Amino acid sequence: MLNLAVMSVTVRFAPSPTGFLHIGGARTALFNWLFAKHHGGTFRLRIEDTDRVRSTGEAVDAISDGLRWLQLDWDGEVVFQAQQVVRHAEVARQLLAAGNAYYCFCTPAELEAMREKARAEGRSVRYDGTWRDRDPKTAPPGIPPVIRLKAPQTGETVIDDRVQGRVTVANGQLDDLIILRADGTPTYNLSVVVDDHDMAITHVIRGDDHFNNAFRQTHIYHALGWDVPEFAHVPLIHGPDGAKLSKRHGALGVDAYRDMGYLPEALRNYLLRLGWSHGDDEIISTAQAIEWFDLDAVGRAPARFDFAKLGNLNGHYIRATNDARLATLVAPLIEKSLGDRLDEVARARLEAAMPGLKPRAKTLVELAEIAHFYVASRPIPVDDKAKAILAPAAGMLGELANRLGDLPWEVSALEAAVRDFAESHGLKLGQAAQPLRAALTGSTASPPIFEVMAVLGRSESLARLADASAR
RNA sequence: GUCCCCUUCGUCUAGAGGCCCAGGACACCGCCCUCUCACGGCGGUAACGGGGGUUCGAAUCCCCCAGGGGACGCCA
Repeated sequence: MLNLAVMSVTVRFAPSPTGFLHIGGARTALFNWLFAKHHGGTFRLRIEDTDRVRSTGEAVDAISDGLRWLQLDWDGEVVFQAQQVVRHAEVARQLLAAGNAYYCFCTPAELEAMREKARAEGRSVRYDGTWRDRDPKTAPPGIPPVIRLKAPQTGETVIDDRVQGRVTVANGQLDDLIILRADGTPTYNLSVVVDDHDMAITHVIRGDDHFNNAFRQTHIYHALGWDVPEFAHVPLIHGPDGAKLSKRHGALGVDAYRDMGYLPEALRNYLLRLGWSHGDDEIISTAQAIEWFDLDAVGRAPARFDFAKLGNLNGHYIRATNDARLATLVAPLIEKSLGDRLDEVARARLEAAMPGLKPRAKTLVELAEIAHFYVASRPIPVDDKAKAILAPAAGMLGELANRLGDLPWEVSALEAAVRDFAESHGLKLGQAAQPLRAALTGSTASPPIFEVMAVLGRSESLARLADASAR
C-alpha cells in the first residue's frame, strides 16, 4: 500500500494512438484531470504506442487536440511508451534473472491449439504452464522464446478498487502472462507497470475494460517488489441500446462533437454527470467540479449515452455564453454556408442579434442556421410557409412600410406603431406581425419581430419589406 | 464456456434500515407567458429485475435466480 500522506497525487491518461479521442476516453481523461486538480496533484499524458503497426502520428495529434479543446491540460512532457522499451525489456530480464520469470518456447500455433482445446472442453482459456518448470536446455532448436511471468498459482489476489470496491480473484484463474515477446519487445502489461512506477503514478484511473489486467499487473508489481498504486476502474459508456458504444451512436471523436456544434464546457458537464453525481446538482462549473470530484461518488454501473440531455446542457451553455464569443464561434459556420466572408457590418449585426438568437438553439450549428437570415443578402430566401403568408399580404406590407418610414427606429416605437396599425385595421397583432416576420426573416419562426427590425436597421428592414410587397 | 462486475422512472441519477406508498434532471404530455418559435414558470405520466431470508421495519443487509456488461492475444 502506498503511503499517500507523503506522496503527492499523480495520475495519467494513457490512450493508445490508434484512432481519435473517443467519448469514453474523454471521460476517463476528465476524471483523471479532476482528480489531480482536486488533490493539487499532477496529471500526465502518456501515449501507449508500443504497437508500432497500429499507432499513428495523426492519432497522437487527434488525441492531444481533443484534450486541448476540452481544456484538459496535462502537466509536463508527453511520455511516449515506445521510447521506454529498452527499460521495459531490461526489467523483464531482471525478472528472469531473479527467477520470477521464465522462457517459454511455445509457438503461437501451439498456443492457439491450447486455447482451442480449452474452449472446446469448457475450461477457462489460459496458458498451461508447459515451460514454467522445464529446463530451457530441452527447448526445440530455432524457436525464439518469449518471457513469461512466473505468477502465483495458489492463493488469491485482492484489489481494493476505489470505484469497484474490494474484488478478489483466485490466482489459479490467472495464467503466466507474456511480458517480453519473442522479438524482444515488451507487452502492454509490463510496459504499463514499469511506466506507472517510473512516473510515480499514485492512482490508476481507467476504463473498466482494464479490470482484469489490474490483477495481472498486481502480480508484476509484487514480483518486482514495487508498491501497487491505487486502482479506480470506471464503467464504460454504452450506446442508447445498452450495447457497446458504436460509431452510429456516439463513439465519435470529440472533434465530431465540436463539429456538431457542442461547446466543450457542455460536453464536459455532460460527461461528468455520466457516472458521477453530487446530490441533485446538474449544472456544474469547472471550479465546483474540481472542488467536489471524488472517486467514491463514481457509479459502478455503465451509463448510456443520451444526445437529448447533451443537447439540453449545450443549450444552457450557449445561453450562458457572451454574445461576442458566440458571434465568433458562429461566424465561420455562416461564412461557410454563404460562401463568402462577413463584412464588419454583418459581424456587428450578428453579435447584436445574439440575445434573441441564443435561447433558440441547442447547438452552434442550429445557431448559425437561425442567424442566417440576419446576414443574408437581398432578396433573402423565403421558405414555403412564409411565402404562403406573404402572398395575400403584399398590400398590407406596403401600407405598413409607409407608416414605419420615419419612425424612431427602436423596439418600443416600432411595436407601438404596428399595434396601432393592426388595431386601426381591425387586425390582431399576430395578423400583422406574421407577414412582417415572413418578409423580414423569410420564415415563420424567429426572434421577436420588433427586435429583428431593430437589429436589421431601418434601411435593410424597409428594403426587405419592399422586396416582399413587390413579389 | 470460464472468471469478474453491474441491475432505482424511457435516459442520467439521489438514496448508505425508519426522513421514501422513493427526490432531482433530460425526454414526453398539459397549462401559463406570448407577434411566431424558443427560453422561462407551473403541473402531470413514469422506477426500486424476480424470489427467498434477516429485522418491529429493507430500495438500502444476506442468499438464489434472471438479465446486461467486461475480460479471457507474442493488441492496448
